[in-house]
Amino acid sequence: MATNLREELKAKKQAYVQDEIIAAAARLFAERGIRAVTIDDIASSLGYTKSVVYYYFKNKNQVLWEIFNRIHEAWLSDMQVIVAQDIPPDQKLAALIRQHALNVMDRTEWTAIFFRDQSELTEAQQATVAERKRTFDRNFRDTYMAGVKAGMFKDIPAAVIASGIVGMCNQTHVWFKKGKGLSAADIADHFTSIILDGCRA
Amino acid sequence: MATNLREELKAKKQAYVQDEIIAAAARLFAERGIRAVTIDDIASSLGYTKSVVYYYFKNKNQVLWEIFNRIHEAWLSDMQVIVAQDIPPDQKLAALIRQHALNVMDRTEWTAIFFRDQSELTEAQQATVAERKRTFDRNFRDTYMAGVKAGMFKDIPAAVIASGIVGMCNQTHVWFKKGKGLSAADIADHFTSIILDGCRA
DNA sequence: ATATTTTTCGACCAATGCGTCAGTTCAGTC
DNA sequence: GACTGAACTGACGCATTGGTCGAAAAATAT
Repeated sequence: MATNLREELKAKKQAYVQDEIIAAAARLFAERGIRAVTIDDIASSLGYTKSVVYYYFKNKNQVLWEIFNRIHEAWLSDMQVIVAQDIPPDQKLAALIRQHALNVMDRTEWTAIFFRDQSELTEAQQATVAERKRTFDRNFRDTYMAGVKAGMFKDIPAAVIASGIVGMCNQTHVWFKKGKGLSAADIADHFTSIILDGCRA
Repeated sequence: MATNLREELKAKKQAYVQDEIIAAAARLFAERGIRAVTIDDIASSLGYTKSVVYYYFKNKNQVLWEIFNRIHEAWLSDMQVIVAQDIPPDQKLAALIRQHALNVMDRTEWTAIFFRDQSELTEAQQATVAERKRTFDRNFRDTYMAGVKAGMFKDIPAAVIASGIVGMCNQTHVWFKKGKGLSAADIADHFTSIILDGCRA
């Protein structure tokens, strides 16, 4: 069908422009916070006018929400792969730390937005975020608790460990600069080693 | 002098109302971010009108800046006390971690504002913040490096350690709730023990 | 009681920025 | 070469909000 093909092409093109807009928005949001960024700012940083953004997105909130969805998708899917592996708890925890640290440092803007602009989401959206966050934390906690049971880790409340580790990784978004100082991989390795040695029974 | 006394009384009263306004503002800023809070919001949360806030502060920025100054003053002065002590590096590092974790958890709003609204400050103010931050980090780094020299700690880049530790503590502002779960003191102790064990050579 | 100083009020202005809409341009199609 | 639908424009309405200002009210002094 010719119409079908056209539809497809249209969708692809639209997806491309949407990606472009989201990337530009993320850059600006991360730097200044969503409230300080106008739709005009986003548009003109791409050489467009405001109306173009409104052609591709319903409103500002939808742009932000799309960013959140992409963050979660990336983080959680990476995590699932590791959780599904059949390896001992200490190796699993190490992999989780490393992966999360790398994820944050790979896209520091996302993390900045995640923490800074969460309160700009609707109630319903915030509830979804909270739910996903719980899933995320639970995987860390469960892995740690498995390690405690196996006698590998100190018997410390898993919630504290999980929050501490995740917090350490998340805050890298504030100070890590690509190409400056240590590489993301090195930092991730150091973090992993400190935490694991610190947790061993 | 009668006039002198009156001045003094006036100053005290004004300082009191200023504190009140700053506390209210901090609560709201932390929750929603400065841009999402109007001067009216701050005033009416205290039963005042907007003009009262403008009577005590020049503008919105001055309210924010005052909050930043109080954060810094509290954090840095606590830190100075510890740094000045003549104790071995591992004990000093432990004290630094514990103190900072406690400070953050004691006033989670402040930390939220510190990270969220820094970009709302003027260039000059941001430069001042950056300078204070450097001082803060340097104390962590120096303490760690002293520990490495003394053969107590692993020879890992001190910048990574410092950033990791501070990050871990700072992020508590996101999840720690007074009176819920573990106490701030317990969490601080756990953090200290994990990091110190993780760092020992 | 009156004068003076401090504090508070409420109306107002100007700027900003979200979101809308009627139209224009342009590529592909019949 | 007329038609169609997608992509884009520019101007506008409208609500919000930072900040100002003159006056009222409250407190204090004389």
